[in-house]
Amino acid sequence: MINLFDTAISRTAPIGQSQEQTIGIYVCGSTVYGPPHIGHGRFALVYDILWRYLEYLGYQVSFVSNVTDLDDKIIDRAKSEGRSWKSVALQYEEQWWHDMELLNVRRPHHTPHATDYIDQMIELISKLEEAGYAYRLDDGVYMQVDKVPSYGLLAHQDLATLRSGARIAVDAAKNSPLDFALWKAAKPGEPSWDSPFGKGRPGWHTECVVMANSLLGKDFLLHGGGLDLCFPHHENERAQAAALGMDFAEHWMHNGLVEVGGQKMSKSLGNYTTLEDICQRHDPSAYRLLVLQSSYRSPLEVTPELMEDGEKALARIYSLDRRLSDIATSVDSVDSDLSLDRANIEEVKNDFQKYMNDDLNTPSAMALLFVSLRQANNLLDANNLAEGYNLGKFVIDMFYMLGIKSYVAEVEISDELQILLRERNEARDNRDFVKADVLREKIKSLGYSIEDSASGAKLRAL
RNA sequence: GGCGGCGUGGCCGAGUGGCUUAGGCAAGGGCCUGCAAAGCCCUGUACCCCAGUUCGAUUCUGGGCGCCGCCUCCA
Repeated sequence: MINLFDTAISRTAPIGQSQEQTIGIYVCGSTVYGPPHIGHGRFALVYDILWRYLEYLGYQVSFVSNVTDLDDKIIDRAKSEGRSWKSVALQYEEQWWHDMELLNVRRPHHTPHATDYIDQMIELISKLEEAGYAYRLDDGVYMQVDKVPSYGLLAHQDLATLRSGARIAVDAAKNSPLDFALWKAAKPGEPSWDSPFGKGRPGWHTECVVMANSLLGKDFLLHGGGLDLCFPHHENERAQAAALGMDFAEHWMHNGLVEVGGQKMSKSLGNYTTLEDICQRHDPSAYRLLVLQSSYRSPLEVTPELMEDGEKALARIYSLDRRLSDIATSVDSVDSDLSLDRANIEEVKNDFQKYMNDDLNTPSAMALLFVSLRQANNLLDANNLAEGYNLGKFVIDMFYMLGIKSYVAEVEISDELQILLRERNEARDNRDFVKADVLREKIKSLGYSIEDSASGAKLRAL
């Protein structure tokens, strides 16, 4: 059983008390209007990690994350680039999945598109109107939030306080500045659908309610998203569900934001780095490790220096992995031993789960894994193969379980490399180290480093 | 202005009323090696400021200072 911080009650609460129950998770996904940046990458990683861990614990998970393919920003971009909003959405959705693959973020079980749920959204808005929670203005249908008794649950503020702070930008006709658009009346040149409220398109807050309910049922376990969605987006989702008597999400989870120089990374501030960019410059797993080494609820700075730190730490993981593979393939005689001696792993395993279950304390879990990694190397150094192998295997398994990509170097040894390597070995046998070093440099210039060991020289891709 | 959060060693970042230490990266020393690489061992530098509670606070309480998020599209 895992404890997670619940934004609705401002403290941690257990989830998944019954193994029988499928854990339904809905995470507000991407609005596909531009290239995703590392802030988007963080939420994707956080929930990917949660999902992987829940499965590791043996839970049945149904993971849903939407694609908002209809939105003001998509339409704006399409206008300014003189093309259709659909082509904009399509292009950036493609980019989104491409970048997710780079990050080793698994595709959710369901990735509903807003445009596929227009009818159901219309239905929901009609119900809200019938129940007296919505009212019409010239430019659309609005949700009257003060009719929802629990409104403000996620904001943790009085309606009155909120109202005083809200900027009333455009619509003085609204009953309250907090009221939000359920349906936006059609404007010339914009996509629109027929509805009982006239031609138009649904507001942003409605899609998640409809898609979550269609795919996960009227109540589900966990709703997640970036901290900046907590209010008003999630509050407004809740309001619609609550108005119609649905339980909706039992638990609300929000991840901290990526910051740049202490400021939130966002498209509007222009201080963003795209995911593609960072994945090209660095091992994408380094970003995942960075996310794992910090608390998911805290702000996170992502600098090139930190990415490099992460890459160096990854090198130790990969190195142990290679070491274990060599043992597994070369030492047949201890094969039977390798499966023994698992008892001492249990304690590490328990500690690992203890940290992970404590509101996903991944930094402590990482610390434990790195300590164990060192111990495993130590044991192997002492030629304690079975114990070292088992501990090391556990460490590697956990890193990979959390989505750090497997990396067992499969060096494609070309004929040229083969010859160079053989010549160097001969030179070393002849104690002609000058020649050996020249050859090592040559091999290095081809992109491979050499690690000499008792079992011979090994090549490693740089 | 309202609400929420944060301030830890060179950098990032956990955690705890005292017990020997988080961890990653960097730095210094060592082992191994022909030299390297990889790995391992050892080392240092902390808990924003002030008051209070306490035998004892980095950890609890109050105040101050600084920073951030939300209240408006936003992962």
